Amino acid sequence: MKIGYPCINQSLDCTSSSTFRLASYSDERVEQTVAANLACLQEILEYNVAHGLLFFRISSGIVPFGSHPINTFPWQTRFAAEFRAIGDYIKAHNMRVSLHPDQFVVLNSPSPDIVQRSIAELVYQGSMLDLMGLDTTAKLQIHLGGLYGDRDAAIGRFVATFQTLPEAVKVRLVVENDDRLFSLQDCLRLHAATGTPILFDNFHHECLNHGEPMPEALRLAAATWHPTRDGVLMMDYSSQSPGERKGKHVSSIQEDLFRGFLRDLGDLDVDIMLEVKDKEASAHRACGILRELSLVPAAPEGYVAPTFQPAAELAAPKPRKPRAAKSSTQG
DNA sequence: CTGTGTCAAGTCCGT
DNA sequence: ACGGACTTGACACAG
Repeated sequence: MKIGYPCINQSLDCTSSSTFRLASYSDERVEQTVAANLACLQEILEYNVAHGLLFFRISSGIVPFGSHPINTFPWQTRFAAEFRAIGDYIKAHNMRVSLHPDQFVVLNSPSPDIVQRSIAELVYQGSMLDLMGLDTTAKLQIHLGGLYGDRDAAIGRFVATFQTLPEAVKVRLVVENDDRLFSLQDCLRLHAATGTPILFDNFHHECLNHGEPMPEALRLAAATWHPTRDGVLMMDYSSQSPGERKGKHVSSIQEDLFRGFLRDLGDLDVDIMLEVKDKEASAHRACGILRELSLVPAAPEGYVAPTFQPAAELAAPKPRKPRAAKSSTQG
């Protein structure tokens, strides 16, 4: 079992998703930004290894305008060595990674243009995993898409589009149950038609279900993952933010609920992505609970779990290191 | 330096 | 009709 968090590390003073405005596009800018993003990604992965966090969602924004026609910079060849080195590091430390293309990726849109842009984005994100040399247990996680007033037609369009996808995308694509439109049952229908594994989101399942108890839902989703080709079930874990809109993610993991979830899990092996605001802070706490229960190896000798400020103080903006000057007369 | 309006892209829902 | 939410804020200009 591996624990992870998405995209951003709040303890480090770098971001792997720096970008710039379309209006200020230049090849030079792409080159500089990708170099900085990959350096930061490597730094985050090293932090994760040092803290026993072996699951990570890589930011979709590593390459600015990665699927936009304006971007003709050959980043795939320019950064081939860097991508390969990151992939080697991931494999050497037995880590698992995923990407979550954003809401603009809608494979079942009635608009052919939107579908084509969506495919281009999947090709871009999948190609990063290919350049890293990772196998097909590294996944691209999307939602089923829009409903457009007709569930059967919406699922049917997804299936039809899926058949046209490049093989490299097909083998990495997984579909997540969402909290309003497409339930676990809908995803199971899609799986039956396409073979696409279901990335299970426990919180979305709580928001939208057909009465399946959590342990049963977990097993239904897990059965859609081919053990060697896909790896163990990937899932998103979160819970309701108390007193807020239904579906709002909690800001920090609630340990009693997480322990209860682990009981639902029983002996099922899964990799858990924590979808909470405070990122690695919660991941450390979740990992501590798993160590307690001997579900992950004990921490190395001398390891001291990071401590974090109380939640109230987390709201304050984090002081950031000033940017390095581009040039300086002081050398 | 800090504050803040805006940014490639889609869809649904609450107001 | 429009703003907010969604896996993740960050950029860039005004003051």
